[in-house]
Amino acid sequence: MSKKQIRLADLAEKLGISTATVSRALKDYPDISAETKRRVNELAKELNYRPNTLAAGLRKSETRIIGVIIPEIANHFFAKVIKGIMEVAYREGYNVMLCQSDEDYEKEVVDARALLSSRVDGLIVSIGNHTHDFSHFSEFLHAGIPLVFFDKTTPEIEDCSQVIIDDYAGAFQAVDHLIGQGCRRIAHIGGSFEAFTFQNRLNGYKDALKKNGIAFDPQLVFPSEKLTIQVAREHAEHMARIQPPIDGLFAATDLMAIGAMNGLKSQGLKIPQDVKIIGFSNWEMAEAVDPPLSSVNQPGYEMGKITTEILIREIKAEKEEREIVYEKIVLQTELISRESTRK
Amino acid sequence: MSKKQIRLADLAEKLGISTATVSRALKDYPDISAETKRRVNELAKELNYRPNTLAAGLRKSETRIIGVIIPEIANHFFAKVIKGIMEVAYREGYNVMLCQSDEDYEKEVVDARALLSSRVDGLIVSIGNHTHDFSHFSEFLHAGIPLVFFDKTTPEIEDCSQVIIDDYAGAFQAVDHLIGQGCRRIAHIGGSFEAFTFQNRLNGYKDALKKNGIAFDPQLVFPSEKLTIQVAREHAEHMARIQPPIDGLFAATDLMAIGAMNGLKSQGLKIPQDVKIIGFSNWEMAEAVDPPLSSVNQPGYEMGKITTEILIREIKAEKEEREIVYEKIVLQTELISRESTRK
DNA sequence: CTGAAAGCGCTTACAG
DNA sequence: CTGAAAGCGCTTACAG
Repeated sequence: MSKKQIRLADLAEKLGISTATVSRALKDYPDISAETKRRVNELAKELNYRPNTLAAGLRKSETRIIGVIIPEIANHFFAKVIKGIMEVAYREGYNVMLCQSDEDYEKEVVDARALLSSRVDGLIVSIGNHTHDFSHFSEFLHAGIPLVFFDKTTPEIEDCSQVIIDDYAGAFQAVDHLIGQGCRRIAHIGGSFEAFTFQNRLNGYKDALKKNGIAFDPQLVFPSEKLTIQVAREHAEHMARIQPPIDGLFAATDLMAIGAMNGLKSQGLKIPQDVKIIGFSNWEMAEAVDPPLSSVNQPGYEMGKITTEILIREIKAEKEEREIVYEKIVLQTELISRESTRK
Repeated sequence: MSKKQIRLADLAEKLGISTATVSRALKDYPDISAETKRRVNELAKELNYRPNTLAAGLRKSETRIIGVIIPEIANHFFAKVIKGIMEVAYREGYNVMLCQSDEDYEKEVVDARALLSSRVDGLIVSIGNHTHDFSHFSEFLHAGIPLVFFDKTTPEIEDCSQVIIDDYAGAFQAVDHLIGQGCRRIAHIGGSFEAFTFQNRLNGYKDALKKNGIAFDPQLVFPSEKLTIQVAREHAEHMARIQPPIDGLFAATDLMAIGAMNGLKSQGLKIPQDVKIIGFSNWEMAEAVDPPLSSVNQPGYEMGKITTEILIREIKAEKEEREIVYEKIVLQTELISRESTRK
């Protein structure tokens, strides 16, 4: 069993024709005779010829690889986004090179450089919470490689498209809903406020309070660096002791909402009778917990698809040297009301 | 702003030296003068030189890319495995090209070919449930590209390593535990029995019954093509009507266990008083549902790490033309007992 | 309808 | 300590 892979040259030699002709025959160029095409394709199939896309890529300066940098893969929202990305990429004939920045700025930089060195045709990024310098991303734009941000983005880079959700409106909706259900003392578990998404959710929370004439109380806000069930549970145990007692909770992720729900229940509080809870993301588990969790739907899968569609459109435009029109897509959230906020 | 990326030749020209010297200086070859190295590195940094790894890969016949094919990315177990894969890959300086087969045989074949064409240095695969022909994988071995299977594997390909868990033992443990807690009529929700993993879990279930002198009753087994909460809930609603009534349930995934828990609760059954439930995987949510779900821990993250470590070891061995010793690693599962199976 | 030749951007054996 | 040259496996403009 040979350890070498078949090359165009091997096919050419066996058929007694040039590599140029073999190359064209495989691509079904119109000016190659039907008979030649038949012979070439037959042999290619017989020998399991797999074209070396690196070589082709080097020659054509296109790799048909899309680079993706996300902070954390084992997160249901990002997993859904990646699923959307991969489906569109597959459909359009692109491969996906995936990097996880781990919310680590240095790693994000290293990943970005590796993808640049891999000469990806385009890049999709959700920026890490602690990233405040973006030159590792602007390098792509200088090199003419399209870049689309989703979810976590920055106003500092202008020459690129972005796909986000309306975090502010979603949070506003959520808190307005709680108030509509009778809550007056509403706590908020947020993520790192360094990140725009969590900053926006906090602002939506504040403005919904204000609109309803409820004073903002900073001691009801719990920022969390790590968004784990455990952290949320600890917050909740603290929350249960606040006086006057809280009667509502808006958590910036469903996972935190569920952790807090457990924590509050373990302190003897009843959901929704004593405290009504709403999360953010509406992932699969929200309806499976007890009581089912109200949430704000965040369409991750659609986000991944749209982001990739825009990116591929820009890759094509760049190749054909057409002007790229940058888009800013704001996906709407949707309030999903379940037991956990019932009156 | 130029749209072309800097090449080795650009650096060489500006410095008035050859590309060979620049190449060696950047790699810190010992026989290049310190002064030349300094000048090269300085200019490379100033111009943001990013070596084209395609070109280097073509020349060296190594891409430092690991290909990964998994059935479904938005699945917590696989997401954890990928996380493990990416961490080791990053540490060892490899990029990861990820493909999702979607439990679709045709797509799996297309993905495998694309990765072969990308000349990945190694491949990691979890085989789809409906795959019964494996020639798209053996092509890698013929080409001298190491391949490691994890979780879903096949005895039909011998020249490769695999990392699996002991599904049989895990299932046996789970059902034995239920019996120990007093259950005698134990239902089983399984996945597609085409897949070895689910077949093995079924066998563990059967043998645990047998060991404890309980007759196997086929009407208590619910195979499921789609492993969703909804499907599990429907099964549960059916289960609730079985006579004599069930008093235990072993579900082949936590998601199914949780769906079934909801279904049974909605039929007025109490968990664990009327029916004790145990799942499989022990993902984050298991301890967050009400009552907390007993489960069999399946170490996905470790699985991803070990798989990748083995693969990289084999890539190195292949490159150095050393003999590769194939390994079969069976990770042990662990029973996690929580409220849902309390006596 | 087909081929010879150049070139994509690197690396490395060979020579000096 | 450095350089000239070949070559990795393709594609494509040019020529016939």
